[in-house]
Amino acid sequence: MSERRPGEIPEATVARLAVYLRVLTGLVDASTVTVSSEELAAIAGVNSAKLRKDLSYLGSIGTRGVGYDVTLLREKIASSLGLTQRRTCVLVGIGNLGHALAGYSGFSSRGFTFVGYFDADPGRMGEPIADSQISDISELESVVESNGVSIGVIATPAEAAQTVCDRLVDAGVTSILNFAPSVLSVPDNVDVRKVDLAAELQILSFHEHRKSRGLGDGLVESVG
Amino acid sequence: MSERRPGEIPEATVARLAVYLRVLTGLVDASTVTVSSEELAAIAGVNSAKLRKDLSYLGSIGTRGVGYDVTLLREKIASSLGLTQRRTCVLVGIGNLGHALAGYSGFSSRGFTFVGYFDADPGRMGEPIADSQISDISELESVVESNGVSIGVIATPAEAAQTVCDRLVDAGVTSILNFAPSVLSVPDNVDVRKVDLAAELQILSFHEHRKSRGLGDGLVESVG
DNA sequence: AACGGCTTGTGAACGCATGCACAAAGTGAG
DNA sequence: CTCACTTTGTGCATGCGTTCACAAGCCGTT
Repeated sequence: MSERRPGEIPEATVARLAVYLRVLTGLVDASTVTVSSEELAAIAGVNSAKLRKDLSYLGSIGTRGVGYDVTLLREKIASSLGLTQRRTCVLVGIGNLGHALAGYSGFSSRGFTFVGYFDADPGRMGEPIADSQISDISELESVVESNGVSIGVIATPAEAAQTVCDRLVDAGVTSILNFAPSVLSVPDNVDVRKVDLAAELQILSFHEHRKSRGLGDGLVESVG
Repeated sequence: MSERRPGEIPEATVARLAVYLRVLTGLVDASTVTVSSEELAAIAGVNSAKLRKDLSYLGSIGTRGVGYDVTLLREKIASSLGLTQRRTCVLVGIGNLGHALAGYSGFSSRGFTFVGYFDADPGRMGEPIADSQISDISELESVVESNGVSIGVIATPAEAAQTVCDRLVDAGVTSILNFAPSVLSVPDNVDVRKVDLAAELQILSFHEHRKSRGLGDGLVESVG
């Protein structure tokens, strides 16, 4: 029944668009002009029907009998994801992970500019990081406000995460990427995505456990 | 219709069990004895009905009218996730991210032991990392085999990821956590989980984009 | 200009996940 | 023992996501 309004792209599709975008960038670099849904799906590791349905949310981009124009498709996806404008971000919590994130080239190459790196330890203020330096957490609000920062990345210990989150939101940040192992509560208009490293390993552990128990197919378990 | 066999826990539930486990560990530390589904759900940031359904896959653990015994529940979840035995892991690719992962205390505190850190650059062999040192990639197979490693973590550049993955699988690894921005192909019996940092930001970018366009509720869009 | 061969875009069916709402089951007071 | 109260466990309905299968549409050839 629920007619999806134009521009309403399902969450699951959005996540895959980012993957397609990366694959397409690779194809552009390889000077590929055209690609079929079958080929693209194979590279991206998905079913071709799913890929076509995903792309159909962006409008009719392909040419029947031919495929998709690689450059055009890439631009369409980038524009749907709002990647035509650079987005400014701040990173809070410069521990091991924070350093790694600051040094990750994939962010800046994909249109994200970090305008501030913050840590609660005053002793670390001024310490060089990426091509900038660590600022004290007290400057968080002013940097966010003066740069119109829309995305905040939290890489603090769990205890500090909610406080930092509240300060980011109060300062005007409307999207948060959380690496701290804690559940954040935010107003409705703020989006949060969480990356939980330990949870990832635990999920794999579950599958290991399952494999080592249930060896075989139609197993003994069929007891009345 | 499809009667789910005992022990068959849905994927979405498994992911949440890891969250519940963390919350419960916090409650144990706070000497909490009993918790209701309502309370636990609030802390974990989920709906209480969903939480009860999740837990019901582990059997009947709670006491009606009372709630769940915190310690018992935690043990049940840990055992379902296969966390009663320590699991051995290797980490391949010691760049910025690799270093951060090696230094992340959350892994070892949750039952994961890293028995090898590998990098392709021979010049870095012997360099200290965590409480161990970097090994050359050529030793990968022998370490995996002699330690019965079941989980491999890949933090290499995208170009190297598939090759490393193949070597891990050949050596006997059956679960892979991939931080490289590339799609891995593996045999059916191997599980892969992917963490794509740039994709996470792009997904947030999409929501920012959406928010800045579609301000307001029942909007103008209703054109015939 | 008509036809055969491809490939897209999508209606429809299916399956998994979520959330409601309530019966089942335990506790404690009187 | 009985009753009122609490909280679990779950049947059912709903909605979202995936997959199939095919009509619609484009291209090159004859």
